Amino acid sequence: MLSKRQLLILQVIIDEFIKTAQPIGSRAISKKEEVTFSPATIRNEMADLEEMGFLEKTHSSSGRIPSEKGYRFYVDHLLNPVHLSTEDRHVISSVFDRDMVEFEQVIQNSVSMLSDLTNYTSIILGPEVYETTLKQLQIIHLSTTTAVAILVTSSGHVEHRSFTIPQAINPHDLEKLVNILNERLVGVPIIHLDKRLKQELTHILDHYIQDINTAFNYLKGALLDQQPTNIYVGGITNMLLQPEFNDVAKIHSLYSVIEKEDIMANILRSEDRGIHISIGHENQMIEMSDCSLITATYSLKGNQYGTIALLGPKRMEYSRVVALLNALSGQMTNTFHNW
Amino acid sequence: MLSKRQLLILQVIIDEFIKTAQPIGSRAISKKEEVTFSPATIRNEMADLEEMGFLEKTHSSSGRIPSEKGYRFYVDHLLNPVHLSTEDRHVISSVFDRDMVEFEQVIQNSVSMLSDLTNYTSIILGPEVYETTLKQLQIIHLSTTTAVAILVTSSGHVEHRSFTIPQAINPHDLEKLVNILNERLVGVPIIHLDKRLKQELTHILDHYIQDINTAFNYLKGALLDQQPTNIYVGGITNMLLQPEFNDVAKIHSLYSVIEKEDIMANILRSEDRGIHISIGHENQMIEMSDCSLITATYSLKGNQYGTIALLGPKRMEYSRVVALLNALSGQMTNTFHNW
DNA sequence: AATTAGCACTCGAAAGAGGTGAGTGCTAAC
DNA sequence: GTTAGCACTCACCTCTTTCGAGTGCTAATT
Repeated sequence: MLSKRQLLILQVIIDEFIKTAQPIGSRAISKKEEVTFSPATIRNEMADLEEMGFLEKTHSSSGRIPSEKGYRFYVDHLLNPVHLSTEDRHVISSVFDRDMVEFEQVIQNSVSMLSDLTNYTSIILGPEVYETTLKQLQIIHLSTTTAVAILVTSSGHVEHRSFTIPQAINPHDLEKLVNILNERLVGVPIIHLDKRLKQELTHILDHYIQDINTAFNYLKGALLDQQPTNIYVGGITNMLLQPEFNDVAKIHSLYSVIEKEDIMANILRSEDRGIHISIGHENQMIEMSDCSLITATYSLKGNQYGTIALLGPKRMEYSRVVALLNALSGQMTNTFHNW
Repeated sequence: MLSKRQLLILQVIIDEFIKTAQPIGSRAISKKEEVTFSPATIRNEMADLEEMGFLEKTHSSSGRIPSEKGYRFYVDHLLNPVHLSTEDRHVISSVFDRDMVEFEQVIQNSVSMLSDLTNYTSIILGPEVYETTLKQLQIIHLSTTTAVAILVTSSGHVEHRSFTIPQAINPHDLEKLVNILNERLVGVPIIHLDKRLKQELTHILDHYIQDINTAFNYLKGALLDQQPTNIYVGGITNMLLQPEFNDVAKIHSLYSVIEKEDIMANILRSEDRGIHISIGHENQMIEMSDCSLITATYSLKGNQYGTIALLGPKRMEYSRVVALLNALSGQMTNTFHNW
């Protein structure tokens, strides 16, 4: 168990290191006004804290920096729930005061606001579509041989894809097919669409369509093949401002992960509801082991939810970020529920 | 006027520097088999070339590196039109052999192919929409108070936006309005849509709609307000691999420009048809003064055209890049014309 | 018994010194 | 006109030295 004094010292060290990114020495700590004891005492305590694994030295005679265990303890026990500064709150509400009517607009604005506010990289994962249903299926002919298929979901998401109509398919048949599908598939959850599409098609096979398989494959290809990348990233270059990343090799390996949307989406998706913090090697990707990732979830109507996250150095402003994410996720949830 | 020998030396230096990024000395040049004269002679010629501004030294006793004027001369006069290597040609055609039916698909594939092939950053600007016309306008109701407006262009582009239907507007009126607009506006070029929309609306004002202005503003907001970002970037992290950019400050200032889509779009848009090369300070943005930008245009049916570009260090593989861009722009043009 | 002053010690960072080698410019010989 | 020869330059490397901020330990103080 840590003594009260040890807690105080740990807190001061981490707070200070978050600000300066420099190892903290005993003298610097003793100058803090909330600290009443001498450097020598602090040195003893620091030695103990290091032995327990909460602190590290960069070299044998340097000041201390927090270890990952130290950060973990800090976020678990020392994070007094700081209230948002009025400026922060102001910025957030000014964004949400605007009349935003589109989902992507909210996300985009939130992403850039978050990264501007924090100087970290912000990542937002759109909601999972479990409960979204098909609203309308539509084919619009562009010419005799090309058309664009449009799929609208109950959440207002629009997916589209143009394709060439193969010779084997009679355009008229295609239209009939779409009509029938609309009749039967509207209201079906998107994730079941694939299965239902096949069902319905075999059902009505004989009646209308000559070459059902070709038509099906085309429709399917047009509508369901491409996994929509549901992820929004802002302030990637902010990482370049952090002193821990002024090494091109580090930046490169980090960027190569952030760039991979499917990987990032998976990471964010795997987090629980509420706030979650991954510090250094707690992250799934080794490339992110110099970073911390803080995630929060927002929700839409009908139990759908998405994730907002901030990626920064391990030395993040945890309390402020947590407060920001809380506020933002609240605002987003609010906005979406009012639609 | 440059002597034949000077031309040869200049060429060798630039070719070599492009490969190695190291200053080239007289001894190294004399070892090239096409060079028959001694280091001393070469030193004299190099001194002349430097005096004329084609070469530079990094310090008083270093080898020479090309100046921007040197590069300019090189691309203007020394670029023997190298044919594409069979591998390069193979990669390009393998991408275009796939059946690509959607515009964005072609662009996306091209962008990533270009950056993979060259290790530079590739940027593609979608075509200007001068001659694209409205194919269909559509409103799909999601609930009693929300709807998504969809606009399909003759080129297969789909623009969409969800919005809340304000109380002031009778949903039925909205539908009528859309029907009428469809009747009258299909075939109108997108860039005139704004004007024509207003015209038509005032025209039919009395007959159908009660609160025309609100409806108009909503429709306009839904469809025309947001400028679609028409720009695709690939391989940004490739810049990190170039030795001239292993300085975080440089990377940061460069990335901050590339990130601004509107700026990049403007730069690309301003280039002429055909191949164009901007070297170092010839670039519009000072942040890009360590870079060269090579642009080429591709065309769609009906005089629309777009731009493909590669951004790399000044020390780019000009001849290969020009050949690549030529081939790619040809392939793209071809593909689009066949649709 | 806990705290603190004092002091020797450690180590990185910065600054300086010397050596090396790849390069140059110039001059004189070919 | 070309080239060999040579003195010179300068970045880069390595090796020292110095400096200071920090430590750990011991002994004195409270």
